[in-house]
Amino acid sequence: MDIDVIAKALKELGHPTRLTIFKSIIRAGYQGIAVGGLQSQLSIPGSTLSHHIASLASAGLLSQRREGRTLYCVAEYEKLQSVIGFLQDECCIDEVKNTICNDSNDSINNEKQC
Amino acid sequence: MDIDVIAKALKELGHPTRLTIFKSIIRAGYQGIAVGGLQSQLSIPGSTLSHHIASLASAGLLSQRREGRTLYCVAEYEKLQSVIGFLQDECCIDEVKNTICNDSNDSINNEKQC
DNA sequence: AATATGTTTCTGCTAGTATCGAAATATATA
DNA sequence: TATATATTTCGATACTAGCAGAAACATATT
Repeated sequence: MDIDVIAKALKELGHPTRLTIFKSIIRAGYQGIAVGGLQSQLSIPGSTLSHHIASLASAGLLSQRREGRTLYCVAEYEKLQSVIGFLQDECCIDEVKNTICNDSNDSINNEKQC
Repeated sequence: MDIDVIAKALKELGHPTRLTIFKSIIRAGYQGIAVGGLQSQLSIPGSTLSHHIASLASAGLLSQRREGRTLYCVAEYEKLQSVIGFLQDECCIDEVKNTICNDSNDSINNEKQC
Protein backbone atom coordinates (compact mmCIF):
# COMPACT_ATOMS: atom_id res chain seq x y z
CA MET A 1 0.00 0.00 0.00
CA ASP A 2 1.34 3.38 -1.05
CA ILE A 3 2.57 5.58 1.76
CA ASP A 4 0.68 8.59 0.38
CA VAL A 5 -2.57 6.68 0.58
CA ILE A 6 -1.93 5.69 4.18
CA ALA A 7 -0.88 9.23 5.05
CA LYS A 8 -4.09 10.57 3.54
CA ALA A 9 -6.19 8.20 5.64
CA LEU A 10 -4.25 9.08 8.80
CA LYS A 11 -4.62 12.78 8.05
CA GLU A 12 -8.39 12.58 7.73
CA LEU A 13 -8.62 10.51 10.90
CA GLY A 14 -6.41 13.05 12.62
CA HIS A 15 -9.16 15.47 13.59
CA PRO A 16 -11.13 15.04 16.82
CA THR A 17 -14.53 15.53 15.22
CA ARG A 18 -13.78 13.28 12.27
CA LEU A 19 -12.28 10.62 14.47
CA THR A 20 -15.43 10.69 16.58
CA ILE A 21 -17.57 10.45 13.45
CA PHE A 22 -15.51 7.56 12.14
CA LYS A 23 -15.72 5.77 15.46
CA SER A 24 -19.52 6.03 15.36
CA ILE A 25 -19.62 4.77 11.80
CA ILE A 26 -17.34 1.87 12.59
CA ARG A 27 -19.40 0.85 15.57
CA ALA A 28 -22.56 0.98 13.46
CA GLY A 29 -21.37 -2.09 11.60
CA TYR A 30 -22.13 -3.07 8.05
CA GLN A 31 -25.61 -1.55 7.95
CA GLY A 32 -24.09 1.87 8.62
CA ILE A 33 -25.50 4.98 10.28
CA ALA A 34 -27.54 7.83 8.80
CA VAL A 35 -25.99 11.28 8.46
CA GLY A 36 -28.90 12.61 10.50
CA GLY A 37 -28.16 10.09 13.20
CA LEU A 38 -24.60 11.34 13.39
CA GLN A 39 -25.81 14.93 13.45
CA SER A 40 -28.16 14.46 16.41
CA GLN A 41 -25.46 12.45 18.13
CA LEU A 42 -22.78 15.11 17.73
CA SER A 43 -24.88 18.29 17.54
CA ILE A 44 -22.83 20.08 14.91
CA PRO A 45 -24.20 21.99 11.91
CA GLY A 46 -25.12 19.84 8.94
CA SER A 47 -22.80 21.65 6.58
CA THR A 48 -19.83 21.06 8.83
CA LEU A 49 -20.73 17.42 9.29
CA SER A 50 -21.16 16.97 5.56
CA HIS A 51 -17.74 18.47 5.00
CA HIS A 52 -16.11 16.06 7.44
CA ILE A 53 -17.92 13.06 5.98
CA ALA A 54 -16.71 14.07 2.52
CA SER A 55 -13.16 14.23 3.87
CA LEU A 56 -13.36 10.73 5.29
CA ALA A 57 -14.88 9.48 2.04
CA SER A 58 -12.09 11.11 0.02
CA ALA A 59 -9.63 8.96 1.93
CA GLY A 60 -11.65 5.84 1.18
CA LEU A 61 -12.56 5.35 4.82
CA LEU A 62 -16.29 5.15 4.21
CA SER A 63 -18.89 4.75 1.51
CA GLN A 64 -22.50 5.90 1.35
CA ARG A 65 -25.70 4.10 0.57
CA ARG A 66 -29.04 5.81 -0.03
CA GLU A 67 -32.30 4.47 1.33
CA GLY A 68 -35.19 6.77 0.51
CA ARG A 69 -34.16 10.25 1.54
CA THR A 70 -31.75 8.96 4.11
CA LEU A 71 -28.07 8.47 3.39
CA TYR A 72 -26.19 5.88 5.35
CA CYS A 73 -22.48 6.01 5.98
CA VAL A 74 -20.74 2.66 6.04
CA ALA A 75 -17.16 2.16 7.11
CA GLU A 76 -14.60 0.69 4.76
CA TYR A 77 -13.18 -1.83 7.17
CA GLU A 78 -10.54 -3.09 4.77
CA LYS A 79 -9.17 0.44 4.58
CA LEU A 80 -8.97 0.72 8.34
CA GLN A 81 -7.34 -2.66 8.41
CA SER A 82 -4.73 -1.58 5.88
CA VAL A 83 -3.91 1.45 8.01
CA ILE A 84 -3.55 -0.66 11.12
CA GLY A 85 -1.49 -3.14 9.17
CA PHE A 86 0.85 -0.41 7.94
CA LEU A 87 1.45 0.88 11.45
CA GLN A 88 2.09 -2.63 12.67
CA ASP A 89 4.23 -3.96 9.86
CA GLU A 90 5.90 -1.10 8.01
CA CYS A 91 6.39 0.92 11.15
CA CYS A 92 7.49 -1.75 13.55
CA ILE A 93 10.63 -3.76 14.13
CA ASP A 94 10.97 -7.15 15.74
CA GLU A 95 13.12 -5.86 18.57
CA VAL A 96 10.32 -3.58 19.65
CA LYS A 97 7.51 -5.97 18.95
CA ASN A 98 9.09 -8.42 21.33
CA THR A 99 9.59 -5.86 24.05
CA ILE A 100 6.14 -4.35 23.97
CA CYS A 101 4.10 -7.38 23.11
CA ASN A 102 5.78 -10.22 24.94
CA ASP A 103 8.39 -9.12 27.46
CA SER A 104 6.10 -6.67 29.22
CA ASN A 105 3.31 -9.18 29.08
CA ASP A 106 2.86 -11.00 32.35
CA SER A 107 0.23 -13.31 30.93
CA ILE A 108 0.06 -17.05 31.25
CA ASN A 109 -0.89 -17.79 27.69
CA ASN A 110 1.56 -17.42 24.84
CA GLU A 111 -0.82 -15.72 22.44
CA LYS A 112 0.89 -13.14 20.28
CA GLN A 113 -0.48 -9.65 20.74
CA CYS A 114 1.21 -7.59 18.04
CA MET B 1 -6.66 7.36 26.20
CA ASP B 2 -8.29 10.65 25.27
CA ILE B 3 -9.61 10.90 21.74
CA ASP B 4 -7.97 14.30 21.26
CA VAL B 5 -4.58 12.82 22.05
CA ILE B 6 -5.08 10.01 19.55
CA ALA B 7 -6.37 12.45 16.93
CA LYS B 8 -3.31 14.62 17.43
CA ALA B 9 -1.00 11.66 16.86
CA LEU B 10 -2.92 10.57 13.77
CA LYS B 11 -2.85 14.11 12.42
CA GLU B 12 0.90 14.39 12.72
CA LEU B 13 1.37 10.97 11.14
CA GLY B 14 -0.97 12.04 8.36
CA HIS B 15 1.60 13.75 6.21
CA PRO B 16 3.67 11.82 3.67
CA THR B 17 6.99 13.34 4.69
CA ARG B 18 6.33 12.96 8.41
CA LEU B 19 5.10 9.42 7.99
CA THR B 20 8.29 8.59 6.11
CA ILE B 21 10.36 10.23 8.83
CA PHE B 22 8.50 8.33 11.53
CA LYS B 23 8.94 5.06 9.69
CA SER B 24 12.69 5.63 9.56
CA ILE B 25 12.80 6.48 13.24
CA ILE B 26 10.75 3.44 14.16
CA ARG B 27 12.97 1.16 12.16
CA ALA B 28 16.05 2.62 13.79
CA GLY B 29 15.07 0.95 17.05
CA TYR B 30 15.81 2.07 20.57
CA GLN B 31 19.16 3.69 19.75
CA GLY B 32 17.40 6.09 17.38
CA ILE B 33 18.61 7.92 14.31
CA ALA B 34 20.40 11.28 14.02
CA VAL B 35 18.59 14.25 12.49
CA GLY B 36 21.43 14.47 10.00
CA GLY B 37 20.96 10.85 9.11
CA LEU B 38 17.34 11.51 8.32
CA GLN B 39 18.27 14.56 6.31
CA SER B 40 20.70 12.75 4.03
CA GLN B 41 18.24 9.91 3.74
CA LEU B 42 15.33 12.14 2.68
CA SER B 43 17.18 15.07 1.06
CA ILE B 44 14.94 17.83 2.35
CA PRO B 45 16.09 21.16 3.80
CA GLY B 46 17.11 21.04 7.44
CA SER B 47 14.62 23.67 8.50
CA THR B 48 11.74 21.75 6.98
CA LEU B 49 12.91 18.52 8.55
CA SER B 50 13.28 20.19 11.92
CA HIS B 51 9.75 21.49 11.66
CA HIS B 52 8.36 18.03 10.93
CA ILE B 53 10.33 16.44 13.74
CA ALA B 54 8.99 19.04 16.15
CA SER B 55 5.46 18.19 14.99
CA LEU B 56 5.97 14.51 15.66
CA ALA B 57 7.49 15.30 19.04
CA SER B 58 4.55 17.55 19.93
CA ALA B 59 2.30 14.54 19.53
CA GLY B 60 4.54 12.47 21.79
CA LEU B 61 5.55 10.18 18.96
CA LEU B 62 9.27 10.62 19.52
CA SER B 63 11.81 11.92 21.96
CA GLN B 64 15.31 13.27 21.44
CA ARG B 65 18.63 12.39 23.00
CA ARG B 66 21.79 14.40 22.56
CA GLU B 67 25.18 12.79 22.10
CA GLY B 68 27.87 15.38 21.56
CA ARG B 69 26.65 17.65 18.81
CA THR B 70 24.40 15.03 17.35
CA LEU B 71 20.73 14.76 18.25
CA TYR B 72 19.11 11.39 18.00
CA CYS B 73 15.40 10.87 17.45
CA VAL B 74 13.93 7.89 19.22
CA ALA B 75 10.43 6.60 18.65
CA GLU B 76 7.93 6.43 21.47
CA TYR B 77 6.77 2.91 20.81
CA GLU B 78 4.16 2.94 23.55
CA LYS B 79 2.53 5.91 21.86
CA LEU B 80 2.40 4.12 18.53
CA GLN B 81 1.02 1.12 20.31
CA SER B 82 -1.72 3.19 21.93
CA VAL B 83 -2.71 4.55 18.53
CA ILE B 84 -2.85 1.08 17.02
CA GLY B 85 -4.76 -0.10 20.06
CA PHE B 86 -7.31 2.67 19.67
CA LEU B 87 -7.94 1.84 16.03
CA GLN B 88 -8.29 -1.83 16.90
CA ASP B 89 -10.38 -1.59 20.04
CA GLU B 90 -12.27 1.69 20.11
CA CYS B 91 -12.86 1.68 16.41
CA CYS B 92 -13.70 -1.93 15.84
CA ILE B 93 -16.65 -4.17 16.50
CA ASP B 94 -16.64 -7.90 16.96
CA GLU B 95 -18.84 -8.51 13.93
CA VAL B 96 -16.22 -6.91 11.75
CA LYS B 97 -13.22 -8.33 13.52
CA ASN B 98 -14.55 -11.80 12.84
CA THR B 99 -15.21 -11.10 9.20
CA ILE B 100 -11.91 -9.50 8.37
CA CYS B 101 -9.62 -11.43 10.63
CA ASN B 102 -10.99 -14.94 10.59
CA ASP B 103 -13.62 -15.57 7.94
CA SER B 104 -11.54 -14.22 5.09
CA ASN B 105 -8.51 -16.02 6.43
CA ASP B 106 -7.79 -19.18 4.51
CA SER B 107 -4.93 -20.16 6.75
CA ILE B 108 -4.28 -23.48 8.36
CA ASN B 109 -3.37 -22.19 11.78
CA ASN B 110 -5.90 -20.64 14.10
CA GLU B 111 -3.76 -17.74 15.28
CA LYS B 112 -5.76 -14.59 15.90
CA GLN B 113 -4.77 -11.74 13.62
CA CYS B 114 -6.68 -8.75 14.95
C1' DA C 1 -48.60 20.05 -7.30
C1' DA C 2 -47.34 21.65 -2.91
C1' DT C 3 -44.89 20.91 1.11
C1' DA C 4 -41.81 18.63 4.39
C1' DT C 5 -37.49 16.27 5.44
C1' DG C 6 -32.67 15.01 4.86
C1' DT C 7 -28.34 16.24 2.98
C1' DT C 8 -25.06 18.79 0.18
C1' DT C 9 -23.13 22.83 -2.21
C1' DC C 10 -22.06 27.68 -2.19
C1' DT C 11 -19.82 31.55 -0.18
C1' DG C 12 -16.98 34.13 2.61
C1' DC C 13 -14.12 34.43 6.38
C1' DT C 14 -10.45 33.12 9.57
C1' DA C 15 -6.87 30.39 11.27
C1' DG C 16 -3.47 27.11 10.75
C1' DT C 17 0.13 24.47 8.00
C1' DA C 18 4.04 23.72 4.66
C1' DT C 19 8.00 25.38 2.79
C1' DC C 20 12.73 27.02 2.80
C1' DG C 21 16.65 30.50 2.92
C1' DA C 22 19.08 33.05 6.27
C1' DA C 23 20.49 33.80 10.75
C1' DA C 24 21.11 32.03 15.36
C1' DT C 25 22.32 28.57 18.82
C1' DA C 26 24.81 24.55 20.75
C1' DT C 27 28.59 21.67 20.94
C1' DA C 28 33.09 19.99 19.55
C1' DT C 29 37.86 20.45 17.72
C1' DA C 30 42.26 22.87 16.55
C1' DT D 1 39.65 31.68 21.13
C1' DA D 2 38.65 30.79 16.46
C1' DT D 3 36.49 27.69 13.49
C1' DA D 4 33.78 23.73 11.99
C1' DT D 5 29.64 20.84 12.43
C1' DA D 6 24.83 19.82 13.78
C1' DT D 7 20.43 21.50 14.49
C1' DT D 8 16.91 24.97 15.44
C1' DT D 9 14.62 29.46 15.19
C1' DC D 10 13.17 33.40 12.46
C1' DG D 11 10.69 35.50 8.84
C1' DA D 12 8.10 35.66 4.84
C1' DT D 13 4.98 33.65 1.49
C1' DA D 14 1.67 30.50 -0.36
C1' DC D 15 -1.48 27.25 0.37
C1' DT D 16 -5.05 24.43 2.73
C1' DA D 17 -8.46 23.41 6.33
C1' DG D 18 -12.22 24.52 9.32
C1' DC D 19 -16.44 26.68 10.13
C1' DA D 20 -21.31 27.76 9.55
C1' DG D 21 -25.38 30.36 7.51
C1' DA D 22 -27.98 30.43 3.38
C1' DA D 23 -29.41 28.46 -0.66
C1' DA D 24 -29.92 24.45 -3.53
C1' DC D 25 -30.91 19.72 -4.40
C1' DA D 26 -33.07 15.07 -3.77
C1' DT D 27 -36.60 12.34 -2.21
C1' DA D 28 -40.88 11.39 0.19
C1' DT D 29 -45.60 12.49 1.77
C1' DT D 30 -50.19 14.75 1.45
